[in-house]
Amino acid sequence: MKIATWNVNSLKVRLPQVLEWLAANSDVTALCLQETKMDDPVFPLAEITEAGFHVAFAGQKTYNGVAIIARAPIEDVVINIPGFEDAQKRVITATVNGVRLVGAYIPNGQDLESDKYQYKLAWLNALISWLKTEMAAYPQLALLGDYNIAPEDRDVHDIKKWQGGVLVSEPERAAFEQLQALGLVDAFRLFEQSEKSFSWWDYRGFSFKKNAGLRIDHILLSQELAARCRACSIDIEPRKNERPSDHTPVIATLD
DNA sequence: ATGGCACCAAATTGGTGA
Repeated sequence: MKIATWNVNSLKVRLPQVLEWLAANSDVTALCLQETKMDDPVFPLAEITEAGFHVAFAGQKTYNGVAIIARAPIEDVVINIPGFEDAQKRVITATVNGVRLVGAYIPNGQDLESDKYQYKLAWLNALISWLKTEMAAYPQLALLGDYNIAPEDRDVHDIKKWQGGVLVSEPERAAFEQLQALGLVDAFRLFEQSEKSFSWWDYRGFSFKKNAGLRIDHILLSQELAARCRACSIDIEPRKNERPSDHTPVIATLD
């Protein structure tokens, strides 16, 4: 099976591209979406189910919002991080084909002096402690989503430009390392990849054309899933669309 | 140093993202 993640930056705008992508990638069993930016009552449930998919979602208007679209039944859905009070809809967890999928939209943080940065670090702490118990209950677990963290300098097109800022700061990278310390493995780095592989490019300044991007969308796999993982790739094709999302899908292939 | 682009809600601009 293949599992995937994609920050679509408004599902209202991107739904046709999502359905088109799923049709073109018919071997993707489950796709986690971030930044749907839609309240639940206006979520395009009918369009997605009529296209033959199962779907679970937790939305809000304007900001955030997450969903899972799957070709197999979606079971045991959990919204947000249990035990962590959060007005923002950033996590949806469910089991598909026996795999526990945690779809996450980790906060951006804005800048190091912002309250949003403190929220990001507290949020990551809550995620890490909850995942400890979730992984014990579900050994086959994947954490997929927009992490808003570039884990290493090679994940940044121009580290000098980003140095000292949000997405690359030491506390954020330390949180990423704590996720790895739980036993989670960066699926992308299990395999040889071309240099300057990124998952996000700024809309401004022809960033995509110049490949001035960041790798901030990730699939982390538990040990049991890492053992089943045969490939992991970033699909830059949708970034070439008219009105693209600024993020592109990341896909992991499991036995 | 700043804005640049896109999206959204509300409004003819500002907040947020990364």
